[in-house]
Amino acid sequence: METVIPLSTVCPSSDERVTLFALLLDTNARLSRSFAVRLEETCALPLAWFEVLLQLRRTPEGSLKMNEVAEAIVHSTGGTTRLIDRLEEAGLVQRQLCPSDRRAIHVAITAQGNLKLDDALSVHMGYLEEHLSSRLTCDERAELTVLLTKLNATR
Amino acid sequence: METVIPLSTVCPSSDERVTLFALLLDTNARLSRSFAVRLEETCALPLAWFEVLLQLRRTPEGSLKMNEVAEAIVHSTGGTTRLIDRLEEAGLVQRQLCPSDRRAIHVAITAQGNLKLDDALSVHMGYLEEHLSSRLTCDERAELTVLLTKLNATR
DNA sequence: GACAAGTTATTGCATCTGCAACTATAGTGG
DNA sequence: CCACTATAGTTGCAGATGCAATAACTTGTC
Repeated sequence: METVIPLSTVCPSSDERVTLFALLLDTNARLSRSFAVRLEETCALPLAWFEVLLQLRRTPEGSLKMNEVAEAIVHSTGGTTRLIDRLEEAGLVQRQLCPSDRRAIHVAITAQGNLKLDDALSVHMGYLEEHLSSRLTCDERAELTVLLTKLNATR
Repeated sequence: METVIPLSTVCPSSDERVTLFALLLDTNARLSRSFAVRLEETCALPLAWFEVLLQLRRTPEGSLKMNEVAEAIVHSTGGTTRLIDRLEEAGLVQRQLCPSDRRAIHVAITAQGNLKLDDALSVHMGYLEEHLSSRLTCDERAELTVLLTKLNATR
């Protein structure tokens, strides 16, 4: 229980939490942008495509329903429809009918998509070597993972 | 010096660093989206506008050049031009000629912009109370700030 | 079984953003 | 003073995304 007026009341724009939130936005923006540029240059793969392929590989079945993709990559369902359109057009994923629910669509990664993802992942590893491993120790990365996981908790 | 093949060679998609990078993207996407929704509902203020106003308040002079704004919020200069167009149209900022360099434009926050930002900051503090303070202790937030700062280092 | 309500994906439309080309101005070396 | 190069900002254009409306299907209730 605080009995004094916190600094934030005096100057919210320099409040410790406001600064942290801004730092999170900024760090994400810079890292994701610089990685997106590299991925585009080396693999001709948009970051959003990479995210989709990565999420698909992370599921045991290698496929997700449209709304699960949207949830996983934090897009609207409408946006996800067009995104998957483009990935399918490029032959990296495939829409499959769901036998148990005719409204649902399964999005499955194709062989070509797997190859592309392998490519992208090797680029990603190199990028992370440069931008993660060189800046944070292994322990620090573990600590950051714990903190972001807590922060990311849905409740 | 490692003498064994690291796990990442076997399965990059579950490499500790790949997971951390994905976690950073995900955490940022969820937090910024949910805050953007609240800001839009309560203040009718797009998140990008809030970012601009906050950056302007953080400078001693209350103004930045166009390219400094672009750098601060991680936008292209072209995108920043339109963004400032909209903010100026709404009366929240003002373009000012720079006496020493006739190419440059100073973007200054207006009185109305300051009021709007005060509004938004009070909403922001409430949001952070719910989503930051409830999930991370003060020490954890300080630790996260340190880690993100290291990660964000330009080099 | 039939209707109401909920769920899933898609589409029209509007908006936002980046890239590359362009204009205007500043700095530099002769 | 004159090129030449670099920098600041804007604009045309194309692409990506969200929202709301819609169509197709499922589930629950009577």
